[in-house]
Amino acid sequence: MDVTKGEQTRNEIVRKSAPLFNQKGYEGTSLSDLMAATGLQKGGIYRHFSSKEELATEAFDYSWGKAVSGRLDGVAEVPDCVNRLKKMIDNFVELRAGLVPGGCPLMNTAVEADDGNAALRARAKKALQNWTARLSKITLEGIKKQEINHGVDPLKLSQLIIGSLEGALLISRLQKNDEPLRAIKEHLTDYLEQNVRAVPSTAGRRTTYRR
Amino acid sequence: MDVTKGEQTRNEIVRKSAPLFNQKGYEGTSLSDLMAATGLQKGGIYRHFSSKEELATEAFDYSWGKAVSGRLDGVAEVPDCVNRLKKMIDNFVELRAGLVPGGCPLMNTAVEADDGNAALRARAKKALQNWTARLSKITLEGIKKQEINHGVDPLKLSQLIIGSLEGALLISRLQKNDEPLRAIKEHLTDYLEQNVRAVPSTAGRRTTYRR
DNA sequence: GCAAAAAGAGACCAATCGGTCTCAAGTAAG
DNA sequence: CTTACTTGAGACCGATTGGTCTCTTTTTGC
Repeated sequence: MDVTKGEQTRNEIVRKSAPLFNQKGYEGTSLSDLMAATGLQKGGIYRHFSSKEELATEAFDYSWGKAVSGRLDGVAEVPDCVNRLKKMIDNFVELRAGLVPGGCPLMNTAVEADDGNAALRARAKKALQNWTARLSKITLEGIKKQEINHGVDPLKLSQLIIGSLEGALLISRLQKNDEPLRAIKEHLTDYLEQNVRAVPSTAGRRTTYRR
Repeated sequence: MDVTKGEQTRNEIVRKSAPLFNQKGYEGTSLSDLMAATGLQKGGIYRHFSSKEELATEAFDYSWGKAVSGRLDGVAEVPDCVNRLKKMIDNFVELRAGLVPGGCPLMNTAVEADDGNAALRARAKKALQNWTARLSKITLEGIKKQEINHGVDPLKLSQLIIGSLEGALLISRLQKNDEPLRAIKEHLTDYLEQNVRAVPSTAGRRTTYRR
């Protein structure tokens, strides 16, 4: 056999506990919750993880991986860099549900762990860096290919997009209403077209909105 | 005596426990934490509150009240409506620290309670509605006074501002770096000036960015 | 199919959880 | 000053917390 029974079980534990942690948080998820979700007893869980914290960090990585892959879906196929950014925004807004129950793992973990669990906080920070780097890379490529205005700061633009999306998601979730998410998509799309996309003509570059 | 000893103690309990709940969350704050923070024993606390939940909701209201009053600081004095919105944005970005330890109570409570405690969730929802209504009112006044483009949707604009600020705060807190907050302030300011403020000339209205 | 190793059940643990209740001390009104 | 009422201390409660350990069962390599 290729993958041993133990590894298999371990993966299943992560898979089944990830939604719990994402919905109820690290503190809010108890061992009994995990036992119920996995169908295992304590011994079965602790055989594979040395602590609840270890399981929680792996569960976060799992959830985040799912979120990222969902948001990247079909992105690589888009040739134009501005459109690629727009595709990622679109994915975030449209795939929001269905991915991991409980909303964005990054937001959930960042908020809970910000004044608490250091290991989880570090994980969230790394996830954000990863997410930022991905967007920055696209922007940088766009600048090189002259599809994106070279006055654009890739890091700033990435943070603007991520922050706006996360904030809109917060509001949408609290109000159980998608409108804020759709509105931010429109807002960001307009911004990308008007202030990020390189003007094809010979005209000068802009670093701010035009009048 | 005007205010009885009991009321006084009750207020002190709320005041001293509010930062705890905001930093560590509802689940993350234990009775022992509250006892340590207030200097009271269980009996002293439960004399004034029927449950931890009741205390937590009042603590949230207290924290939120402080946050709102900080963000409204000096706003009423600004005559121009666009500038008034800008002042609120500025307050959010600048007063961010110093107000309530642990970041924005609305975000913290919304994230933790979203899949959990219904009473807290309702409180957060109400807080958001209140916050949105305040911004919308300013925008509406601006439209009436012809300082703001009448194509602007007050609710959408409010949600755009709140979402963008909260998202930027999330990132800033996770990275321990104010730059995303400053960047969103600039972004929103530009947007307000370019697409929200009414053009003084006789030119037509815009509902999107200009080219 | 057998022996060795891996995996999981579940009893058990001390500590802590939120919450109750009694009673002593403190406050307030006459 | 005294009496009635309010306030708070803290012992106590059962339930649950995260975690350990032993022993049986299952999987694994030969």
